Amino acid sequence: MDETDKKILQQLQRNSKLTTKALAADLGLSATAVYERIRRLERNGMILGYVARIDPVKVHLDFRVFCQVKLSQHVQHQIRTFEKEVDQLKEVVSCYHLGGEYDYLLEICVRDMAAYREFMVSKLTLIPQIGSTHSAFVINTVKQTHELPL
Amino acid sequence: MDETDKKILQQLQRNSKLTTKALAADLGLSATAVYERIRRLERNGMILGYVARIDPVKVHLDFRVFCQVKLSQHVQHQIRTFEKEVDQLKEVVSCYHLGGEYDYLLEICVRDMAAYREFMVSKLTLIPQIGSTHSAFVINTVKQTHELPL
DNA sequence: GCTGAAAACAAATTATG
DNA sequence: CATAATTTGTTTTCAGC
Repeated sequence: MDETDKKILQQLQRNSKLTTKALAADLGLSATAVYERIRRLERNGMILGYVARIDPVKVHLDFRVFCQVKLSQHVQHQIRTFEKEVDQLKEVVSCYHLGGEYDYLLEICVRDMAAYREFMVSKLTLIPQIGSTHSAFVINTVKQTHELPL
Repeated sequence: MDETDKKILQQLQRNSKLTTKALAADLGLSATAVYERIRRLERNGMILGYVARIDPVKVHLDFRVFCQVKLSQHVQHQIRTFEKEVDQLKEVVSCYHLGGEYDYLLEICVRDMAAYREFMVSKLTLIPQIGSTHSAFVINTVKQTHELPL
């Protein structure tokens, strides 16, 4: 991972449709060199894959909620079960085990408040390991990026 | 946006390297039909772009922190200034204005605790609008996806 | 909005220095 | 790591339904 690799990753995490030729011109290298570097970054597992970014507003999935969860008990199999359940809920776009008062922070993405209510009532709170929850609603998204600060 | 478009978006947000041919076979359409649908989804703004996903562990940027921020005052120009400042910090991968006790939730991505300390001391807390902060460290990432639950 | 075919282009491989 | 030639496959355009 030298500076050239870093520049390639920076560009590709912004726009993966860049051609090797365009990247090569930008970096002052040949297309083959850039091609080989990208393949190596893929084989290394540095590049996990390529995905399309979809506008949440345009597809009416722009109601976002952060839900903190406290477990009722903290024995290992309870933790595992909870995590497995959460992983299967497609509305949960991320779930972190945190230090602090609450155990987990869940980021939830739904259509609107009615959908969130439905999600809570008929999905999340059905998980028996949950002790208590606290929901915080997103009023405005100031910044949101997948780009790592390389 | 019919069911076919939805299926195309579902696939592309998982793997944007899928060829129109492969998608067409999956959907029982011709490659051209799929091609035209994708172009329309792009022109519509439903597809914002295509990006590479990078492994945070492999590039040593796997120390994640959620930092809640309370502003000292809430006049409009203070809010705008704060948001503009935060937007320029590359370590901040997301920033949400939330309802509840704290005003903002910042998701921060750095190398390690030392880097986080450095970020707080010489970047975040230099923003004068900040009243107080509370940091919660990620112990374990249970789930993390960019995929919207279409 | 779809199909099938043709043209244009980029990716991927190989050879050579 | 560069250049060049080649093959393979995909993207894009087009005529026609």
